[in-house]
Amino acid sequence: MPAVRLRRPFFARSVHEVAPDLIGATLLVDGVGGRIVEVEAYHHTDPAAHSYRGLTPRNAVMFGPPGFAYVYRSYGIHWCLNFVCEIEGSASAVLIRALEPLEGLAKMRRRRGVPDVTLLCSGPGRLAQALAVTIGHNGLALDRLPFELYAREGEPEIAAGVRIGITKAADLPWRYGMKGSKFLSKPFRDAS
DNA sequence: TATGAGATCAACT
DNA sequence: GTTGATCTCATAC
Repeated sequence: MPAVRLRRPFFARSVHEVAPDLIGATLLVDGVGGRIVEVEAYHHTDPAAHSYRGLTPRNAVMFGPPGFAYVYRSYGIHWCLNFVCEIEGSASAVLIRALEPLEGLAKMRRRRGVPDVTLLCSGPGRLAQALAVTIGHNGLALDRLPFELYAREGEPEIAAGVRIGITKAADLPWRYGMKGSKFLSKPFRDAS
């Protein structure tokens, strides 16, 4: 288990620095989680971001200070987990899309109802279900329980590509992933 | 392998 | 009334 805990200054940087730096970091919620292998960056100047059109009750946390969790309901069904970045008011966040399950495998399997370890957390909705993330986590600080975030050890090979499941600004290469990981929601096409 | 429907909520037109 | 930062299951090729 990595020892260096990520604190709020880690998130007080550009989303485009924080997002790739999160690849390989360890995320636990109530002791359940694993290594982050895929994220996407969203900034309020980005038409695909929820904050693009201004503050609403749903996205209010995005307009607050960095280092907090923004959770929203997707397609009426799923929960999706984001980390707020930069400075208060910048309304930028990183969507956590996939992780490699390491801790609490039994709990994750029970919550997800599937035995296949590569299907536990490979996608934002699946990840939230496996970690039992709900609207109740919206606005919670990332450096306090139930969240635990630990810095990666070493430098993983990072792949970049276009984001998934969006129609606006779909060509921006703001998806980051761990090269070659089996736990990505979708493989990266472009090498480098 | 690939498309299609259904689930079901918040924000937008 | 429609759309979307999704996933699952069903049916077709």
